[in-house]
Amino acid sequence: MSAVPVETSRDRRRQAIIEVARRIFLENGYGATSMSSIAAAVGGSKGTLYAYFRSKTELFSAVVQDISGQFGETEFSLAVQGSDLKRDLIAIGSRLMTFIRRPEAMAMQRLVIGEAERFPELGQAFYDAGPRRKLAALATAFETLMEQGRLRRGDPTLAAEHFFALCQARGHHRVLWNVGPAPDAKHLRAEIEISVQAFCDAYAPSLAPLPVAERQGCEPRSKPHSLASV
Amino acid sequence: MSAVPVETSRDRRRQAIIEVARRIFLENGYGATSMSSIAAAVGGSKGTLYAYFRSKTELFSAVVQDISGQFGETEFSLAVQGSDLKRDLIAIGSRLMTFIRRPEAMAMQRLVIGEAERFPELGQAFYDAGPRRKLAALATAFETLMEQGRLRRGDPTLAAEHFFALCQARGHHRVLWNVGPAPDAKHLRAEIEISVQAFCDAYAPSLAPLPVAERQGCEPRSKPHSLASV
DNA sequence: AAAAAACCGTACTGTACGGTACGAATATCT
DNA sequence: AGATATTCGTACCGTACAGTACGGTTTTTT
Repeated sequence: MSAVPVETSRDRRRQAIIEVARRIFLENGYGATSMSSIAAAVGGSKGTLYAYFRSKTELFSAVVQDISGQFGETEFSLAVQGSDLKRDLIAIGSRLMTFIRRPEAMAMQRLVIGEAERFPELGQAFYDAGPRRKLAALATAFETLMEQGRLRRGDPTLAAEHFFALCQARGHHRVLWNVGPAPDAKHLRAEIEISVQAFCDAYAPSLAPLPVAERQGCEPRSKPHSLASV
Repeated sequence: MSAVPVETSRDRRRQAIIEVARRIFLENGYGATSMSSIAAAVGGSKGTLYAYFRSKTELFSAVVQDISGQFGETEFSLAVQGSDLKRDLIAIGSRLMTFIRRPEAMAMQRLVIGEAERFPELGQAFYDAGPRRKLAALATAFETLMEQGRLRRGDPTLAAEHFFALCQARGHHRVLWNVGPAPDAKHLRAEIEISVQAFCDAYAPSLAPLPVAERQGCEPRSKPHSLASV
């Protein structure tokens, strides 16, 4: 644990390379991106590039890690504060969708999904840093609501997944498959309002508790994401 | 409209090539698949390959079209026949999930999503042939149920999308991102049972009708998928 | 059987890639 | 200023790729 996070010039340069590389990887995909083009865009030489990253896969890995970190660190409230549950959920859903539907975020998802079979660690790292964290935060909020009797009892994590799924139901696959334009703010809002209504009805506290299914392994709960090598 | 679908030997060979190419594309992705390897796997020469397909992109397009066709043509009942709605929905959900979670189907989704930005027509064609059709069939069934007062009134297509989303909620993203193993049959079943329960509660006929949001353009209803060129 | 078409194997072209080598230029540190 | 580390530009290596060319061979048609 170093006390002061020294920001050497090397670190800055490394970060600059990552940011340029990110743009190009996101635009062109992994296979269609050449190290030469990255070096040219970064304004340096290829030799320098290889002084910072030993290979193309290592640079790619660094880029995905970097974005994953941003995904995880981008905080927005997932807490339910007010007395109007529906209203709060609409706000949460809007923030979530606005966040993950940004063009850059979509490009990232396409990139990681497309390479998930060849770079399994990256899919894992991205999921851990992004979706898993958000789901966990949401689940915590839902757990409290369940205990307060404001939400139907059941598996809080599954409730979070259901909430997320309902919010994405209409638009996400279209966007993922690049079918038609992304919904504008107005449609997104209407979409979420109906989804939240459906969610609130499905999880009305007056209903009998939902069964809690045993969860299949693969939850490294307290392991953020090491990803030492790729 | 030719009266008889003559199956020439050329057609058969073309189909054989497509089937081999499909396997290799699905295994390796678009960029990492070479025409030479396809020719070798097909047992022919590269010249022959180019006698059937003018370019790599054209072959890729043919492959995606072919699979899309299979996705669309693979029929399984999405109708609700019995008096036990929940039971029928569980059966439908199971069939749907089993179908789209096959390793080949998952590889296909990853492939199309990964290339969706560079081959927009393919994303569209796949969506039209696969998900859109299933959703439309399900929506038809739901519309009837709504009219019969067995399901809450609202937009039937949105209801189908919600149903689909709830069924996928837990496992799909994990599978798409290649995080952990795919759920086995037992877990899948339990997952779907809870999802269907939530859906039935969200769409209980006793609830007030859901608002019907105006749908954003991009529904070429009566246009199957031409995809003349890529 | 003769003619036509399709196919095969192989070699080739041009290009692009990941990665390396190296001397010159530049910046950084003491 | 002098020593040191870093960066630059460029050329290069080996490889692999999409796509073409072509002569010999098999299959199909007439």
